[in-house]
Amino acid sequence: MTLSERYEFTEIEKKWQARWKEANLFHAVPDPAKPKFYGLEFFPYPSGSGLSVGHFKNYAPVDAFLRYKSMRGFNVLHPMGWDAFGQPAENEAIKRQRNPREMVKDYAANYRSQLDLIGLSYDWDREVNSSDPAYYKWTQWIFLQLYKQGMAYRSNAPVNWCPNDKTVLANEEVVNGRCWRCDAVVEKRQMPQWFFKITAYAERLLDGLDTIEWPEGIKAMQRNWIGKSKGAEVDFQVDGYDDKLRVFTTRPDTLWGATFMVVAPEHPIVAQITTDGQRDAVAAYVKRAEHTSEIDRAAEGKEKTGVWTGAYAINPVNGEKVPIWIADYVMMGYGTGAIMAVPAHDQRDFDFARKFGLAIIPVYQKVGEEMPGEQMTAATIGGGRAVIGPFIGEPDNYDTVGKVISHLEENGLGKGVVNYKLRDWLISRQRYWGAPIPIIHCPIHGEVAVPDDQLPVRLPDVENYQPSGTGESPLATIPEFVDTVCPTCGGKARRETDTMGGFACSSWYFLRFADPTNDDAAWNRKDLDYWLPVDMYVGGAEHAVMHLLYARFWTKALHDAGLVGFDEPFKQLRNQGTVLAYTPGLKLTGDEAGEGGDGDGPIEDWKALRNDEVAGYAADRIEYRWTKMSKSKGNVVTPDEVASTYGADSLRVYEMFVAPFEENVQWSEEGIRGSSKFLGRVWRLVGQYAEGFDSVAWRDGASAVTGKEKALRRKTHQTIAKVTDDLENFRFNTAVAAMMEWVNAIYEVTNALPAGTRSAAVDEAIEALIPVLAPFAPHIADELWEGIGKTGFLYRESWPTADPSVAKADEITLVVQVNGKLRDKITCGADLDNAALEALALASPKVAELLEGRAPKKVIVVPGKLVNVVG
RNA sequence: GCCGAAGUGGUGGAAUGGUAGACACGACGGUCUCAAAAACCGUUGGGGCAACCCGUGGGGGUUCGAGUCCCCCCUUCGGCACCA
Repeated sequence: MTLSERYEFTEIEKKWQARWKEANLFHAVPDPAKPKFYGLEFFPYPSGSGLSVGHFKNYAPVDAFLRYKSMRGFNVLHPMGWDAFGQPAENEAIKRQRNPREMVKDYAANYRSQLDLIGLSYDWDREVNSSDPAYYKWTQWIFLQLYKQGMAYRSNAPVNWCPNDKTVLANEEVVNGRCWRCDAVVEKRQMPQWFFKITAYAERLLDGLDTIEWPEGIKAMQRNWIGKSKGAEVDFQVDGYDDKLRVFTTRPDTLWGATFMVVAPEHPIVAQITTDGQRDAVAAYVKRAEHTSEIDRAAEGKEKTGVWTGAYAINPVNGEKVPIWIADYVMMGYGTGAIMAVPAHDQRDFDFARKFGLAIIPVYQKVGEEMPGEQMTAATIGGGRAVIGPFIGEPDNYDTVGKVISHLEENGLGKGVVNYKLRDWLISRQRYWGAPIPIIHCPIHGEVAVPDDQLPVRLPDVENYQPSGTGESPLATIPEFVDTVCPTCGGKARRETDTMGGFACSSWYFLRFADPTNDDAAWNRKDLDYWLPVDMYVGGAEHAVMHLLYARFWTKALHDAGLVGFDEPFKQLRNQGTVLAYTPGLKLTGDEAGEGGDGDGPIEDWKALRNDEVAGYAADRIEYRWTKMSKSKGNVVTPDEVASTYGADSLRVYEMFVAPFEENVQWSEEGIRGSSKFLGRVWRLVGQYAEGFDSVAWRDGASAVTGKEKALRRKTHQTIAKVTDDLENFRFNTAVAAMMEWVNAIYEVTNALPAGTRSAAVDEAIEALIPVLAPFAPHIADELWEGIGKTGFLYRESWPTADPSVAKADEITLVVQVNGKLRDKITCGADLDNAALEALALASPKVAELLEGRAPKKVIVVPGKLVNVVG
C-alpha cells in the first residue's frame, strides 16, 4: 500500500476516530483471564467555558499511558464522568437564568465532544453525572450506610452569614471579611449541620499512607493535615467557680512555667467567667474575632491581640493563680480550645506575654546561660535542663515529657492523650444544587433515615431556588419537598433541607464506574472486585488533602461495612501541572484592592483583564502575568483551534513534550511546530518504505548488518527500552525526545542509502517506531500501520520488546578528570576493567601535563564511565 | 503564618552524586526556487585569538567530584477545612 505524500491529519484523525467508535474499541469488559488496569483522571466539573489546552496537559499523557498499558496486555478501564453538583454550577445557572440540570447536560456534552476531538480512549458507556438522580440515589444510600454506622451526626457549627443578602456564603465568597457581592461585613451564625466522623479514622488514614504509591509530598501534606501529636490533657480549676478549664498540651513538662491561660474567643466558658469589669472589652473582642479568618488568626508573626477575662485559674502543679485571657490565636477547633501559656518556651506565648506584661518563668535553662524571664529576648525551644519543679536537672527531651505525664497521671492532675489537628468533615450546604441529605425529622422519633426503597430523595425541579433568607437551604421554601411523613410512625414530619457538599459525590464516583448503570445497587461486588482499586489516579495537587482524604475515608468506612473488599481506593497517584496563559491585567493600588485607605497607595494587587478591556486603561497600569486559563479572564486557548491548525496528534505530542508532567507550563504555540514537524518526518520516512514492506525479510537480514546500520539497530533497541521506562514513570517529555532522536538516527541511515534501497535496520526501526509512537499519536500511528500492510488497531497490538544484546554499546567515551575537572575524553572498548581504564587515563598526555611529573595521590574509577585523577 | 512543590542558555526543558545544557523552539548562515512556503544542511550558554576561565535563584557546608546531598535565605506556584 502507498501513503499519500502529504500528511493529511484532518482526514486521518476523522477516519480513525470513526473506526475506533465503530469497533467500540475502548469499551471495557471484565475478563478474568487478563490482568486489569484501572486508570482515572479526577472527574471534572463541566464548566461553560469548555476545555482548554490546559486540561489536555493532563488528559493527553494519561491517555498515552493507558493506551500503552493496553498494548502491554492489560485490560484497561478508562472512564469519564461529570462532577456536576456544587456551587459553580449553581451560580452559573442563576447568572444565565438556566435550569442547572439542563445546563450541566449541555456543558457535559460539549466536554465530551472536545475530549473525543483529540482521540482520548474513554469508555463512554460508563459516563456518569453526579447530579443525575440515578447517581445521587447512591450518594444518599452511602450517606445512610455511614449514618447507620454512627459516622454521620448533626451538630451546631458556624456559617458565614451575609446580613444584607440574607444568605450563607462559602469561604470563597468572603473577601477580606466582606461579602463578594454586596461588600457587607460577614458575620458568623451558628446552625445545626451534618458532619462525618472522619476523626474516628485518623489513625488508619495515617497508617494507610504507608501502603500506597503516592508522591511523598502529598503524603506529607496528609500527615500534617491529620496532625497527630502526643501530649497531655490537664485540668485547671477556675478560681472561685466549680468549673475546670481543660487544656491540651504537647509540653506538659513546661507546666511549671505556665503563667497564664488563653481560651479561644468562642469558648463557652468565656461568658460564664468574665468579670463585670471586663465584660464590654471581652464582648467587643469576641465580635471582632468573628470577622477574622482562621488563616489570619493563626499567623505567627502578626501582632498579638487579646483581652483578660478578669478571671483566674489555679495551676495544678504548683497552686499558683494565673490569669485567664482570650485571644484569637487559640482556635476552638483544635485541642480543647484552651491552652496553658508558657511564654518562656513558646514564641507565640512569649510575644503575648511581652505585649501584655505577663510573667515569664523559664522551666529549662542552658547551663551557664541562666537568666530570669524578664531578660529573655525570645522563647527557648529545646536544650537545657529543668530548673524548677520536681524534675530539676532533667534534660529538655521526650523522656522528660513521658516522666511528667506519668507524674500527672499518678497524682490525678491529668492524663496522656493523642490529639489530632484533623476535624470532622462538615458536609451540610445550605444550597439548592446538591444531593439532598436523606433524613426526615419527626417530632416524635427525631432523626429518621429515609428507607432505601424511598431513595432517591429527588431534588425538586423548581423555577426559583434563590436563598431562603433565613440561612436555611432554598429547599426549605418548597413545602412539597419539606412536608413529608415519618417512615417510623407515619405522622407529619419535615425533610432535612440541607444538601451535601460536592465532596460527597466525588468520594465514591470511582466505585460507580465499575458498574455505572446498576439501578438496584450502587455496584455489584463481582465487577467491583475485578476493577477496583484504581491503579493510577491522576489530578491536580490542589486535591492533596481534602478530596483525597475524604475519598480514602469513605472507602475505609465502606470497607468496614463489608461493602468493598479493599480499604485504599487509589494505589498510585500522580499530579499534573497546570497550564498558564499570558494574561494582561490592571495594577491596583491598596485602596482599589479593597484594603481601605485614603489615597494613592502603592501597587498591591492585580486584576486580570480581557484583551478587549486593555485599551480602556493607561499603558503603565497594564501588566502581563502568567495565570490559569479561565473564561472570565478571556485567556482560554481551546484545543479545537489548535487541533484544526496542527492536528490532534501534534497537540497531543506537544502537550507531552513541552514540560515534565508535574510541572506548570506557560502556554505558547511557538514550540508546537516542533511536534508537528516531527510527525511530518515520521510520515515521510514511513512513506518511503511503505510499499512492499516485508516484516519477514528484514528479520532474516537484521543480524548481518554492520556499521551505521548496526548502530541504528542499537538505537532502536535502546529507544524501545527508554520509552518503555519513561512511560512507566510518567516521563512523557523525555520519551518524546527519545523518539525524536531515534527518527533523526533513522534519517541519518536513509539519507546515506541509495534511493530505493531497503535496509533491514531501517525496516526494523519502522516496524518498532509505529507501535511505540501509537500511545502518543494514535491516529497517525494506526494510519501508518495500515500503510505498511498491517491490519487491526495498535491499541490491541502488543508493545515492542527491546533486545538487550542488540542495545548494548560496544564502545564508550571514557571521561578523564584531574581534580574533578574534565580534562580529556578517550574512546575505548565497553568491557575494559578498572585497571585498564586507569592505565588509559594516566597515559593521557593532558593528565601527564597537569601532574607535572608528580605521582597521583589517588585515582577514582567509575566503571565504564570515568576516571578522576587526584594530584 | 503553617504545610507542600519548584527555581538550569534568548525560550520550553535534559542530566542513577560523575562530560551541565540531550531533545525542541527561536535566531543566524546556507541548499533548493523566478520568488515564497515546505523540506534539507550547518552554527548557536557567557568571556577569550588561543591555552583556558566563568557559569544551574543567593550564601555557607559535605565530597576525589554537587544542578543533584545538608544548613540558612530569597522568589514563584498549590493548599489551609463552605470552590471542588
